[in-house]
Amino acid sequence: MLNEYENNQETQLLDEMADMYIRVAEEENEEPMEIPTEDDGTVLLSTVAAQFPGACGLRYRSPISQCMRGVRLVEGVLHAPENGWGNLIFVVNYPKESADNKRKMDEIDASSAKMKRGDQKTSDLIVLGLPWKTTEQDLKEYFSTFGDVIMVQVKRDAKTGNSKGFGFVRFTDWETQGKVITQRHMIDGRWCDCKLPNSKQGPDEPMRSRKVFVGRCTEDMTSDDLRQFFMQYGEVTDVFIPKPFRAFAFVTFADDQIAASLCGEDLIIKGVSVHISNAEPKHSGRGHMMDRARYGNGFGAQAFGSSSRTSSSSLGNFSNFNLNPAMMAAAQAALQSSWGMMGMLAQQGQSATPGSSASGASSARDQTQYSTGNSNYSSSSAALGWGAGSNAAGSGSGFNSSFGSSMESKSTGWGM
DNA sequence: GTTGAGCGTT
Repeated sequence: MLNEYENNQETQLLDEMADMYIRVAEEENEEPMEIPTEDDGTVLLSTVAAQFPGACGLRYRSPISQCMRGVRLVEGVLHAPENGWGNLIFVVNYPKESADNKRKMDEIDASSAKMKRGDQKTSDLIVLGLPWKTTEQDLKEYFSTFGDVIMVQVKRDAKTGNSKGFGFVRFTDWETQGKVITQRHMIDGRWCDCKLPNSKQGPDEPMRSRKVFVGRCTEDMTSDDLRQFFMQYGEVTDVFIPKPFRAFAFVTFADDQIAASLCGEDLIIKGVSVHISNAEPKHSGRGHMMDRARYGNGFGAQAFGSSSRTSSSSLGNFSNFNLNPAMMAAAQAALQSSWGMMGMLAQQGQSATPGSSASGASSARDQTQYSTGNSNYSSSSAALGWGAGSNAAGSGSGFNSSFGSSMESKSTGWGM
């Protein structure tokens, strides 16, 4: 196979690739952003997606054939072309599938909604998971990297003055708020989530859930695995795996239609068939099995009434598009196949222990801040280092308008 | 083994 010469070449190549960046852009002739490679010269899809939310792959123009070529993607890892990444510009791929049509409609929807409504008002966002030590000044500094900050608060115990571990932030721009909501935040060494607070979620807002329930999970599915898998359908904004292991998980998408379209499906993840259904609202009554019958075909969307402006229009489109199960199944089967195969083949997940490190990437709190006092939990924070963490300090410059539009089609409805 | 934490002394 490889003679010694080639072998040397190869190792040399690897050496050169360590600590390298590749150039990635939304379009061929747009200004590229540098994305870090891994030590072995590969690039994680999650790293790309951290800068280009929703990305599902890369392509580039071959200098030889002048044709666009796809970058090899295996288990969430992008592999360099034959001659290395070089100075080529890599262009981001986004999920196509039937969402292609839907997305176009979405954009039309969104832009017309925008016309009508003009600039949307921002609202306070709750910041969950703050380290005890984080101050308002810290928050201000951190969030200012996204845009203009109107106010920050850290909620404290009135008597002791100790932080309660959460706070609030408000931005000037709706766009900024949108970006902040859709990603996780590393603040003073902990991952934090920003959401619309409960008080801001219209109680009468019909439930257009962007979250799906993933049943029959196995213990070796990390939240990173789930994120990588589900991002082929659309931007994933949250993955939750209850601890201890309970054989299910929740995946939240940026787009409720994506979530709805997956409900009822059996998908293959890491060679295991999981079942997707709609996530029930958190604190609701127990009889969900009965309700399920009402939801009928499993396409949750129809079950959710629509009494509000934006949702009614988008839902209308949704059903007009006639997403019959057969269509969906076909589309999904096509998309799924690659993963299904790969799931069977490569079981060498990058994650070690399912327990701690795995769910670190989910929104679950593995921290034991309080009772443990100062006992060091450095292992838990170390475990959080997954690719898409997108160390948000990187000044939100990478934000990309194609997604802004789909976000703006959302009403201020659902915090996740 | 199929339904998840935590929400604001204005």
